[in-house]
Amino acid sequence: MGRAPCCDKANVKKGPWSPEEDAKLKEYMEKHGTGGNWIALPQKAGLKRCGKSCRLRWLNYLRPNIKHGQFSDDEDRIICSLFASFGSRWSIIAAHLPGRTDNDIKNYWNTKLKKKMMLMNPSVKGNKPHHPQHQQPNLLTILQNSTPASPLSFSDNSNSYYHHANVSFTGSSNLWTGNASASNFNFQPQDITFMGHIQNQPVSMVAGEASSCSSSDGSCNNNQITHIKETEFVDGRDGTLIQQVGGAHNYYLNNGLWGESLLDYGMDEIKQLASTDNCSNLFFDEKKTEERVVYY
DNA sequence: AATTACGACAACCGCTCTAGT
DNA sequence: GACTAGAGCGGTTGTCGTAAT
Repeated sequence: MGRAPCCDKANVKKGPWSPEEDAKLKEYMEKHGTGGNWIALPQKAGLKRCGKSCRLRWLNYLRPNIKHGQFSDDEDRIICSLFASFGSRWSIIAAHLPGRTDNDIKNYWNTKLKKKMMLMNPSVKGNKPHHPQHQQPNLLTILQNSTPASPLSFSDNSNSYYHHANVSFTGSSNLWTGNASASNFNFQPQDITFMGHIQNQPVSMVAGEASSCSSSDGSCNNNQITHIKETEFVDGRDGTLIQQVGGAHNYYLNNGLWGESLLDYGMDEIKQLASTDNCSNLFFDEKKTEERVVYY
């Protein structure tokens, strides 16, 4: 048995909204609001429209402070950055762009921005998130020619590589909107690929091409890297490696929790670490005991 | 001038999520 | 916990204007 339709399809008008309909909806909304019920609204407002249609029309076109027209370069950058992190989560992306709707951004991406990016990087395809498994090396190198804009800001514009020290993840986080806190990360702004929060500041982790890299033992493959510029991301959603840095500190995600491989810590040190405030909910990944992966 | 192709954007559809019962 | 209705979301389609042929 299918679900009952939200309205009587035979008796609702479809297609473009007329100025009269717009005026009716706007007037009603300004006087009464939705009343918490979009389905009942059209009848009350004297509109022969589906409630969902009214909602969409209001949210995407009629409500106050909607920005129409060209997207700025800054907005382009933000969309690209967020798309790289969130994929086609248009509502999340829209939340970062005041006055823009998810529909607007979606259309803009599909008609313009995607093509623009494909021109600059032919590996960019479809609406897959910039998930490690679908790595699109250089995806955001289109940002190279500009200084990073909010929300991706970096104070360190040097060529520093990653320095590990006192990396502490607190609480829980998830892959794309993590609230992990950490310190002593140095990034090159143009290498943005992964956005999270560090010390309450939105930042992005770094991924380069990872095509040539070295490890401490002199071997070289795509999973062994020395410098942050050469970070390799692989799938993190099932607890596998998302970031490997310097061979010693590998970061993992599992069910929204950050994990860190602590190869250069002894078990006692790890236990001690587990007892600190920074590591609530710490647990070992049993599948990765050989790597001593802990999740916070 | 007529037709076709294309781009931009509005709107729809169907699904999932969520809150209420 | 199961069920239901409504809200919200993302993918897709429809419509319209304009440029190209």
